[in-house]
Amino acid sequence: MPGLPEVETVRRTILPHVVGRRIVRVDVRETRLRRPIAPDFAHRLVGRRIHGVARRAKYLVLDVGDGLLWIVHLGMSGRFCVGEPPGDLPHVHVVVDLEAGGRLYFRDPRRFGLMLLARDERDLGIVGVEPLEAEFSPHFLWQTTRRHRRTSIKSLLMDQRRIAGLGNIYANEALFAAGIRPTRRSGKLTRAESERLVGAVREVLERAIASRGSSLLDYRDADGNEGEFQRLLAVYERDGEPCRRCGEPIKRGVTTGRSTFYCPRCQR
DNA sequence: AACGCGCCCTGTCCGC
DNA sequence: TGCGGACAGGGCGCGT
Repeated sequence: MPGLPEVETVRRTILPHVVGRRIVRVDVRETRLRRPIAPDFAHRLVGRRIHGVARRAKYLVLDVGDGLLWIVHLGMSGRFCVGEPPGDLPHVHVVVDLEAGGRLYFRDPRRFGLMLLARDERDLGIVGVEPLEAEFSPHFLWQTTRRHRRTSIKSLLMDQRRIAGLGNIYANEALFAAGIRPTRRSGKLTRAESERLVGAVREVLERAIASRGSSLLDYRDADGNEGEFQRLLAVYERDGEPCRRCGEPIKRGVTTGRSTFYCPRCQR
């Protein structure tokens, strides 16, 4: 469910509730996530203080001191919430009590999420560049398209080994904003288009973060609030509806197994 | 090597 | 109303 803007929104929402607080109890109710939660997870976390909350790609990285990192990934259906989970709420896999009555819980019906402790975020094996950092430059993108000429530009944008954090919604939206058809072979991108696309990715992500993410089915931030960006989506899940720019009906297709939306007139 | 596909899992929606 | 199938925002392992 959550893409980079949603994860960034969750990071900002939990921050004031957790920073500086000590973890007093960890209740692991279900270990079977994408990878099993380690048997010593709770034991290692209890008693530690949360010093900060960072984000790397779509991963939340909580600094719990002594170089130890508490890593949380929300997968497709994960939520990381502040407060008491309703007693009858299913799929609440982890509950963390903080000192002075604060509480966090992790809920993930599909169990594609991840919860682990690591010494180094490099243990996650994320090698792609952050799309909101300077390293994601027009030159970088153009060079990447020259190394992977045959794949579609949308697959390349979503390949976490190259660019880490861009998911299906925002790849579609950025390609619309840049006027590039998602199925275009990467090798056919011009330098000018690479530059436009980098700008479009940045702008789309920043606008989505400013709107606190997109709530399509059931995304909520850690305080339970919906995002607003779904109302501003130009193409995602708008197949058959008129393009906001030219009025042409938005088309839907499938690229490398994922739904792809584009305007046949604005995107070439 | 690099790419695309299928799978992990539950919930929802749609057509019959 | 019930049921089967398609699909969902992510990521990984495998086969080609």
